[in-house]
Amino acid sequence: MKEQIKKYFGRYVEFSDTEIDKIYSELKLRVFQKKEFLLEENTVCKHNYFIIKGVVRSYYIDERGNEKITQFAIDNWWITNMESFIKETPSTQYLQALEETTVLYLSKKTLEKLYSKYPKLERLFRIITENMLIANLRKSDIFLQMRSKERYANFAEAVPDFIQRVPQYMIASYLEITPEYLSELRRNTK
Amino acid sequence: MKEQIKKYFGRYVEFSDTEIDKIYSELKLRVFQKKEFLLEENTVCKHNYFIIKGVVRSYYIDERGNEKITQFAIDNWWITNMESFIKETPSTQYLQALEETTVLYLSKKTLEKLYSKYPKLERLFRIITENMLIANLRKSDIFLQMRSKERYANFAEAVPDFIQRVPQYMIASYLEITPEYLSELRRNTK
DNA sequence: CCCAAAAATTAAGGTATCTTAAGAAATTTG
DNA sequence: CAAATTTCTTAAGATACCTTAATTTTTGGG
Repeated sequence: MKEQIKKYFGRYVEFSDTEIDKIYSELKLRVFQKKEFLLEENTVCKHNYFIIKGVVRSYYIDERGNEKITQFAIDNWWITNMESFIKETPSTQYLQALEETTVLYLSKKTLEKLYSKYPKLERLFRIITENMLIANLRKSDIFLQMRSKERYANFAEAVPDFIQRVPQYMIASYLEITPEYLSELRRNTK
Repeated sequence: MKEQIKKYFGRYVEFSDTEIDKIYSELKLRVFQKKEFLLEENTVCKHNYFIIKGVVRSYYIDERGNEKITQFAIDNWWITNMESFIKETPSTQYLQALEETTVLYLSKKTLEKLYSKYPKLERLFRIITENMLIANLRKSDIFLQMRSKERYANFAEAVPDFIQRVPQYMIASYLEITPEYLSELRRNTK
């Protein structure tokens, strides 16, 4: 597990073994069962989670009672509710494991302590945040430019694993398509 | 102008006067005339711009030749094309001044040099990037949750200045509404 | 202050996508 | 392995929003 973290960190910033050891020792481990919540609505998101293995979804309940999925995350992704975690405000979203999911996690306090101790870690997170922002801007682009059919085709091609691991109605939710209409689109494509 | 920067930086991280002076001395100044481009499509975005005074829009041309505005920025905002600036890839978007606009700007190289010299600056940008990400996530939420009419109402309330300073068809573009339909919505509201 | 260009409006017809409701298929669980 | 639950599909009717095209209004440069 330490190896996985080391490899991941090393993709962006070089750390010495000692630094990795020190940082690693501050990470806590937890396993969430399928359907278990990492975060519930109306509570402050206390942690930033690094997924060692598993699938997590982020979603909220809209005014008509429907679940709207805003994000999926798998192995080697960080997941949290950014706004809640950063601003320490109650989250409007849930984080839920869709499979048995192993995570390493950090509290805000720990993270800030580590930032001050290891400027390299702050650099790592500056870079990770930039990448998240870029990914998010791209996602917006896709939603603004593409029709439902193309969004699905694009998603199916970009992350084929998800099509296997996640129920179709959840993918529909993420892609902002009703499950009925997605079903129709798939029928017309075949 | 240095005062404006100092005040802005100080909102997030405390810098000494000497630090501000040093950093400030690395910033370059430029005035863009109305309609002038800070960045054109297919070129690498070399700079990150801090707007001292003015309005800038970010947009791209879609496959049917229409301008699609993705962002507005005014006084005390940073603007760049994130993906192009960070990854040094050709931009798909334009940055254009909508009024005479005064900016202070930095190249990627200068910024990285300063990051290494002043970890506090890296912290500042880590925080700014987090805020940008949060703002972006919120924007996505708005677009996914709201109908055209509500998006306009929301925008008009959130940034009333823009309604005055920016032509309606540009606001329509930003809000992903055709100018014709926005016009209809406004008529039915009054 | 006039005229050209830019911006905003109006209206008619069209379409992508949603809603509702029901049934079929697949998966999970006792 | 049967029952219960979850997921997926089908189809008809509804609607938010778009497209096109023409007209009106506003703006800004000479």
